[in-house]
This record gives sequence, C-alpha cells and structure tokens, in this order.
Amino acid sequence: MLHVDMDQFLVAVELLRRPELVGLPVVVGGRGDPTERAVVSTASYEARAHGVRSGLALKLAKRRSPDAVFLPVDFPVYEAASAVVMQTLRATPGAVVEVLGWDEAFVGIETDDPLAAARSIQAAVLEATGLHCSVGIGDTLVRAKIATDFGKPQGTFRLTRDNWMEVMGERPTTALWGVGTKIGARLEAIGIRTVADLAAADEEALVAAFGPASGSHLGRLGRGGGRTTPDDTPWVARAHGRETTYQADLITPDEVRAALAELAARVVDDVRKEERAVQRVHLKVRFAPFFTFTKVRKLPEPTFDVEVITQTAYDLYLALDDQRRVRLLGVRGEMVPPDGGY
DNA sequence: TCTGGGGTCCTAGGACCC
DNA sequence: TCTGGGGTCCTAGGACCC
Repeated sequence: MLHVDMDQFLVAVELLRRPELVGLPVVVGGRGDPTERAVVSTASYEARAHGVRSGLALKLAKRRSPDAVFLPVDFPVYEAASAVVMQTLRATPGAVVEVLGWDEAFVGIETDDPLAAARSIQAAVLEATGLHCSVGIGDTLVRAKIATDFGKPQGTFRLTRDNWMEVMGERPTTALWGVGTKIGARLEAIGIRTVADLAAADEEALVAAFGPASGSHLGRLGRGGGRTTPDDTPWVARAHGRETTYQADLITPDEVRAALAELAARVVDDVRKEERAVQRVHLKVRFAPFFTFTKVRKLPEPTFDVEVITQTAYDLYLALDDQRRVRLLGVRGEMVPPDGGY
C-alpha cells in the first residue's frame, strides 16, 4: 500500500510557470492580496520557515513573512495538474487508485519491493508533470498515509506493524489522521495522551465515551489498523454547498438577505445538474463570533426553489440575531441526496 | 490574530411503531 | 398512573479532512 502526496502542490504548480520564484517564500491564497480577508491555501517551504501555514489568515502571513510573494488561487490550473497526476498513478500496472483530494491518493499495488514501486511512481509523476511528491508505504491505509509526512519532501517512509509503536507511540493522539484538537482534548480527559495510550485503551471505555463507530475506530487508529486496500469506486458527491467569505461583515437585514439569495441560487443551480433525485436541502449558516455553522434546517420537500431556501435561511438569521452581536460571515446551503450519508 | 471553500461521516435524542 | 423492549427514522449539530 502506497500513499502519494504532492509536495507544496499549489505552490509547485505556480513555480512551473514562474520559475523565477523558485527558492523564495511564496504564498498561494485568496485573490493574492494579503490585505484582504482570506487564508493561505499553500505556502512554499521557504514561507513555512517563517511560520506560514495553510489556514493562516493572509494578513498574518504577510506579517510573518513580509517579503513573501502572494499569488491568487487558480483552480482550473490545479485541477488540470491534478488530473495528470491521477492519470499517471492509474497508469501504474496493477494499481488500484483511491483519490483523496487534489494532491493525494492511495495506490494499492502487489509487489515484493514497495520502495522500488514508490521510487518508480515518483519518477513517473515528475516526468509527467514536473512536480515532486512524497510516498508513504504501509501495511494499512492509515500507516501509509501517516508515513508520507515523514518522507517529505521528495522522499519515502515506511510504517508497518513492526515500527508503528516505535515511531508513533510517544506522539500525541492528534498526530493521527482523524484526531483533531477536540477529540484530542476529550481523549486526554480520560487519561489518553499518546498514541500508545490509545492503542492500549479499553475498547469499552472508548465506545462509552465516543459512541459505537467512533469509539472502536479510535482504538483501531491508535494501533495503526483499519483498511488494507484502497477502494477505486468512482466518487459520487453526497452533498453540495456554496460558501463565501465577505470582505466586510454583513450586518443589515437587507445585506444578509441579498447574500442568502445569491448563495441559494448557486446551490440550486448545482443541484439541478445532479442526475439523481435530490430530496433534502440542509442549510448551514455561519456566524461570527462563534465561527461555526450553527444551524441546520431541512426544507419542505422536494423544494429547490431559491426563494424558499432564501427565506428559510433568512428566518434562521433573524432568530439568531436575537442573541445580539451576531455578524454573518458566510452561508452554506447543502443538499443531501436521498441515499446519501447519515 | 484571524478565519477558504469544498467536502465526509458520526452521534444524541426524540418521534414513532410493533 | 406508571411504565417494556426493540427497532427505525429524522433533526440538529459536531468534528475532521484536503
């Protein structure tokens, strides 16, 4: 099992057409203007040395790396590069490819020499795209995925049952794929701090704390277990959403209603392209200062009328406005197909 | 200190049914 | 008036990932 992950993907693609920027701190994010409200999508290794990371506000990135070159996000170009990468992976004889995102995929392959297979894939991707990648080798998807980070950049690393505990045992649980700060804190509250702690944790205690699916998943994760083969079933979206970050907070009811109508129109437009019948729309409305999607509403079905969606979301906004100090930052409409999720 | 835009999957609790 | 056990489905919300 291999996990292939492109190195500083968005930046690397930009450097192909702007070779004069190689070696400089480069930040890709938003419209490329660090005075605007937007975040870093990808930072070059030189910018990362200044503490610039994905998700950091562009304003703060500028402060940390004043000399960095800021570039706008150019989706079509990255999509095209991604397609060539995935095509190259699929062209590997005997490979089963499970795409995880623009810039990464699992590659299942039968071989006695996984390291050679990894090197061969790196060479093929470089040849086809001019881009470098790192490859994790593992006996499970989770181990391969986590191994990749130790191989960056342009390298390989292998994590198996034999060295998992040695490499991961003393690390915090948040080093695991799928454990973020919230779950990490809840684990710590029940005395589980490290990966080794989690691996040794009582299954029943985990299930009691996190529920049947998550509880047993967490225990397995601590041991590096789980699936051992990728699934190349073509991906079918289960939801669609549209979200926008406004450069200034929307305060007045008129501003909010207009923004909601615009987003609703975009979601409806997207849903109409679905071949499957769609019967539910969830609305999530994001507010500051909570910075979270705070409400979900199921619409009367099957309703894909812009005005109905807009009015429902607007009612939501008015209800939350009662709490005072609510600033609208973004709105997201979500559609869920009848057979999807939950 | 400020906060993308696209997603996925899971859970608690209540309603309802037999 | 008090109270069963098992199951399914729905709603609202949470967490995480790239």
